Amino acid sequence: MNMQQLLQIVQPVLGYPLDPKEQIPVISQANGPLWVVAGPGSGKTEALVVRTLKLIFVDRVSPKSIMITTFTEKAAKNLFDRILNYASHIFQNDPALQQAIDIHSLRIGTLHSLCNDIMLEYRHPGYENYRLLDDLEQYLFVYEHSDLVQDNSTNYLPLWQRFDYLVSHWDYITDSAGWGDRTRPPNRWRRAKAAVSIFNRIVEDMIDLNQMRNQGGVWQLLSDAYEDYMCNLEDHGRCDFAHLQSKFLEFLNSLLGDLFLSGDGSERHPGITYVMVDEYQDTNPIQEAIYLKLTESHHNLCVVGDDDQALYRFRGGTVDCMVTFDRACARRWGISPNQVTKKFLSANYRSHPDIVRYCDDYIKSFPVMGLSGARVAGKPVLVSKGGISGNYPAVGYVTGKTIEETADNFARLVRDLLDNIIQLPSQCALLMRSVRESPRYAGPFAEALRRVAIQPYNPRSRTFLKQEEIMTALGAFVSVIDPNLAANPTSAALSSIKGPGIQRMVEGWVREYQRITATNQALSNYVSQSLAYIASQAPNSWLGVNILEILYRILAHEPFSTWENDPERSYRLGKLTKIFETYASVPYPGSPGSTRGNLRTSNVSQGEVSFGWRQDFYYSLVGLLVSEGMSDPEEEEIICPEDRLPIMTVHQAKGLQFPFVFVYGLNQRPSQESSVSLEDDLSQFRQNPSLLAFSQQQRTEQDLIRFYYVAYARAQYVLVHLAPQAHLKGGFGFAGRDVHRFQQSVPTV
DNA sequence: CTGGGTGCAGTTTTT
DNA sequence: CTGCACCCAG
Repeated sequence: MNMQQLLQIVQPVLGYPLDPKEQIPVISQANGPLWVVAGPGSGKTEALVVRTLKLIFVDRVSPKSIMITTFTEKAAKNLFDRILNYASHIFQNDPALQQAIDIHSLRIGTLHSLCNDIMLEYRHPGYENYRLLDDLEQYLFVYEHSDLVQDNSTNYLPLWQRFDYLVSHWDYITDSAGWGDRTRPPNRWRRAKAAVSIFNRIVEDMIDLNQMRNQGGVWQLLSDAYEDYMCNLEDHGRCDFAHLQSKFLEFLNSLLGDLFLSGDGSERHPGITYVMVDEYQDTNPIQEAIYLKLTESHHNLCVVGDDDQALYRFRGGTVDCMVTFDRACARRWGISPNQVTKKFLSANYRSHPDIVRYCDDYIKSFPVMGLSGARVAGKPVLVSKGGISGNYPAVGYVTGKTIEETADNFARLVRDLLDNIIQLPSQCALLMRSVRESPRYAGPFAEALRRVAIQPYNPRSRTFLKQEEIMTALGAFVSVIDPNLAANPTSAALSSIKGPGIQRMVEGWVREYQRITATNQALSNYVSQSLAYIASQAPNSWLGVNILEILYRILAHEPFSTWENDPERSYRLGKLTKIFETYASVPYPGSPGSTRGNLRTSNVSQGEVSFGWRQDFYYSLVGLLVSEGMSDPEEEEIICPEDRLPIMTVHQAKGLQFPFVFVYGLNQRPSQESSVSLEDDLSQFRQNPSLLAFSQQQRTEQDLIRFYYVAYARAQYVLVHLAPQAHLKGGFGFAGRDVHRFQQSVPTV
């Protein structure tokens, strides 16, 4: 098959021709480093898909020799589905190919999943019999095993003073008063959370530990604490997401890794000959090192991304990798930066020309984005090439005296749209910083929509822990492990719970449980029996029950058996079970073989579950649930039911598009992010220092500007700012640009 | 329309 | 503790 024949099959499925100046060159250039700088809605993923097809069907590269990574599981699945869809058309056209080519052997996924799969496939000795920790498990593991968390003394005080920015925000929210000048360490779960951020960052930014230790003081304390954590992981056979990547890099540098990379001519080990990376703007330094190592011998590395849409610094992503890709290749491979082919995808097929222009003007209007290194050099203006046109105001705002009034005007505008122009609420989207339904965030907007009979869809509103079935299950559980609480919920303070937030939460669960059991004796009987059983056991002995079993038994009673018939409730209870499973899997320090799932009786108060176990449960697990909130589980396939109006965070909306986009929260000022500070603090110890040198304030501003840019670029037909009077004055999202003011009804589209 | 005073509520995201 | 949203005086 040649390129012409491939395009003849692909283009009818795609529905529009691939751009001969922009997309085709990206598809056809196979060899050497390729740096694709793509604007929003420019068909970058499509270019990557067709490039893959071209390598497989035209160049006849073995699919097993091609690696394609993206940022999320969802995006990876989407990418593979598209490839499969095209492949099926190609196979229909030439059935013989189906026998010859195993498309499923493509190495496609998130970098993390590929690291895991490949090391298992090759039985890398450094990655055998490890349990991979997800974020909750990592947090719980650190909580139990890190000296930084376990040591309550003032030993680590200087370190906590140094990293105050990682914990102080939470102090103010969950304590009635903060520690002020920090004369005591923060509480345990805050220490655990901060420790996780620091440990992950040390690995992902490839910090030189010796260099850090030699700095002395808090840096030495930190190096020791990190090494202690790493040893604990090894001792217990655990691996976190960050170390998954460092282990993979080790693997690549081993003999086995060489077999994987170079192959041996067999079908089983064809070697890796092409690597493609989507969403490269969110890559971190260790991932950059992995990609450059993977392609060290042939340089066939193609990265695709939009430096203006970097959103994941909190996760270690640094846009520097995208902006300085040519120099990074040069530094690592010893080539010249201009041997890296740079291609721009600047056509926008998504939005009305006015929206395209608005986005372009927006990002360029900030001096901080014009500084050298803020964006990829030479980035051209976005050019609108979509089919959407028409002479109507495509960008504007809705205002009101207060948030409530603004929300009302917004709801009326949507009502009017539905009555006259659009068919479904899901053709709109409301994007905001936080989707919690509180008075400052999504609350007024959700209510205003309901008043005009439009149902919002807001699965991430963090109401999981407030759901009847979850509260009842947890209420029953804590009643079993904490008899004081069962007898009198307000005695929470006496039951080893000190944090007021945790106290309130637990008290609410028990009350809900008691309300439900007023008419469901079977469940309360089970709880009484369990309490009696525990009371009959000798002090300081292991109970023969796992907390997961207790939860299962609770769920076997009414009203849960009835609730399980409701898919939404059943789904949520499944998530609760998963959380318990995770907690139960955390190894118990000091008692080999046992885990947090095993209960022990107290050696002090006869007939109770150990005080220490309870305290750890409340502080580590409940503390985290309370502080983070929990969201409902989401169906993977569903973006939004079509008869609802989605309320989303900008991160959620990334990669999606909607005909009508409403954005709230334009008054936001850049406020110092802890991830920016941490990045800066550790930068002096990096093995591959960043090639850029923006100040913390500059990076913070750039991040905020990019954040809004991503939101605005979601809109296809109309982009509407939701701005109460006070917001119109300034802020980074709007800055008084001259746009149309939408009243309660829209002009004809 | 501006600005100071008061009162209240309290991020987000992923492997 | 901050920072905002809102109110009211000027």
